[in-house]
Amino acid sequence: MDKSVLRRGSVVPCGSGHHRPLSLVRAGSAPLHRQISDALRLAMEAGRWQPGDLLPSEAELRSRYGVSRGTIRQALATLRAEGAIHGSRGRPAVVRAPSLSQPFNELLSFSAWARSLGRSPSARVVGLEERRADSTMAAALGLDEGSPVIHLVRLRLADKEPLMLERTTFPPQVGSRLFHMDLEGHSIYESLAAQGIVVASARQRIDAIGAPTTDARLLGVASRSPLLRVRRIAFGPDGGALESADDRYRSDRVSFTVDNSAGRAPLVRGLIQAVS
Amino acid sequence: MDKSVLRRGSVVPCGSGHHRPLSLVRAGSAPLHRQISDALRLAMEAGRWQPGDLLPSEAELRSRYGVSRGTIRQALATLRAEGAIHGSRGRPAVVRAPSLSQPFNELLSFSAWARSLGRSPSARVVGLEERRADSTMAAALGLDEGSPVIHLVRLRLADKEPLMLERTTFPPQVGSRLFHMDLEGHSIYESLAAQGIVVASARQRIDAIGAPTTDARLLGVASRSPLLRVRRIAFGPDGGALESADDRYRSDRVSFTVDNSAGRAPLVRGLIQAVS
DNA sequence: CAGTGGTCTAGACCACGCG
DNA sequence: GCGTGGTCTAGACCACTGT
Repeated sequence: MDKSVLRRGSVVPCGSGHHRPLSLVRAGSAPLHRQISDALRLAMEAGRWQPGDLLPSEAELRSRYGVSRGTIRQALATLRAEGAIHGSRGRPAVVRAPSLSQPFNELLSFSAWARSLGRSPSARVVGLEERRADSTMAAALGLDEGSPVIHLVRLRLADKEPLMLERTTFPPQVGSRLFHMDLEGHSIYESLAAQGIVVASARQRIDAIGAPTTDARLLGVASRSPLLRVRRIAFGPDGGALESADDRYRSDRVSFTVDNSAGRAPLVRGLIQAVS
Repeated sequence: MDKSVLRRGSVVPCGSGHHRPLSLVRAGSAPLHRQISDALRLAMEAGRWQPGDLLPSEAELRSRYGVSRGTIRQALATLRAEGAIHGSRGRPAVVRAPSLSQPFNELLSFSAWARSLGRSPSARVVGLEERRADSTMAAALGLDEGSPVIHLVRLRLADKEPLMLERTTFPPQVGSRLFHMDLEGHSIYESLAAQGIVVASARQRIDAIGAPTTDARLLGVASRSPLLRVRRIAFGPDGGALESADDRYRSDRVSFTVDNSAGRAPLVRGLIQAVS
């Protein structure tokens, strides 16, 4: 067989070459290494391999899928980057406990997150107004001080239970679109995405604060209760800031989880400058 | 010299081959792809390439470093996984805005973290005792209920300022070593690493709580002040749990930061079950 | 020791972006 | 059409883990 028959459409020596084992296809679909990593991930999620089990050796996978070692290694590298497996030299890779991860979109969008948990997201608009950016906000969004910005405050609920109070500031080219949107029923992120505005990355800072009276009343907790605060700046594909957000969660109902597996940590601990 | 001489000691066709350009060495040191990714990362951090710049093409990097394309691609894959660059097909990779990240060790170890900020870490042991694992702890550490575990409580300080209260539970094979260690001066993680016990991964859950009276007194804050709580289970290379920790930070002094850049989010938002 | 994964090479075809 | 990165192959040496 020339695999080239299947894979490249080049010289076809004859018919009846054997086809690729298992269900790997080559018809303009996904790359082989991706098909393999998907298949392995599926098998792990289905429980065919339990945490702690050893994966088949690269040599066996190579022959099982009829591909070269490089392709197998690329598939395994994907799983390793996801934290699904975990290898060491001289020994087959180990299946790790299922790793948490959400699509990026579910982290940003309260609506998408709530729906993924089988709950009905909603929002109550507390305020929507145009403001002038102070120096902090201007720096965060990369605007000039005094530039007009749109400030939106919403209470976010899941199954009518208030979970989070959200204060978001948008630069004009994003925020101006809010006035034509359904802010209580639909996801802002989804509506913006439909208009070609997508978030490519975000930086989030997490700390805890005591609930101010206003926040406490809206969230239905006692004043000065601990709240989990997430301050976020979201960026578009070109690196421009799309929003600056201050989300405050009822800490008795919501928590955040981080998996650290690789050599570098996605979660970074930082010291806050003492006030002088 | 011929590369083969340096790298494999195999057949040497002739003398006067070219030597490897730049400062790549091969003497049992780091792998080539790692040397290259480190060099590129350093150049970006030093500002030699600004965010938005295009990296040299793979072909140029290949000839510049005198290695094969696979090695270059492996180096670039590392940077891509770190979020430092960002590529697309048909065009050289783009340098992205600098991303936060700490070595994994600095996230785990209070001592390493404080030193990286130029501060002097210290600890005050509040309690050290053997206990029996209750059902929750047994499940977390993968032990049987009632198994003996070692429970350590320490107040962690930087430059003598209390920042965090740490309650850690160890399984016996790890915890038994604590009784022979300097728990107030040296890093536990570093001491354990010297004995071959290394943390390969960890899962951390973050929320906010009001400071109980005891915690508040130790940390020097008002009772019921908001604290940032990080609960962590750390795993060894074989997937076995090495510790279960409950760290409570003064939220006026410490915060956590997460960068989300790729398609999947390292930070996951979770709902806490309502008490029935 | 044999077998494993980690690293590296040389060469190839393809899809995409740009001039 | 040309150069780019994305994918894939075949083969090699090395370091480590088990027996």
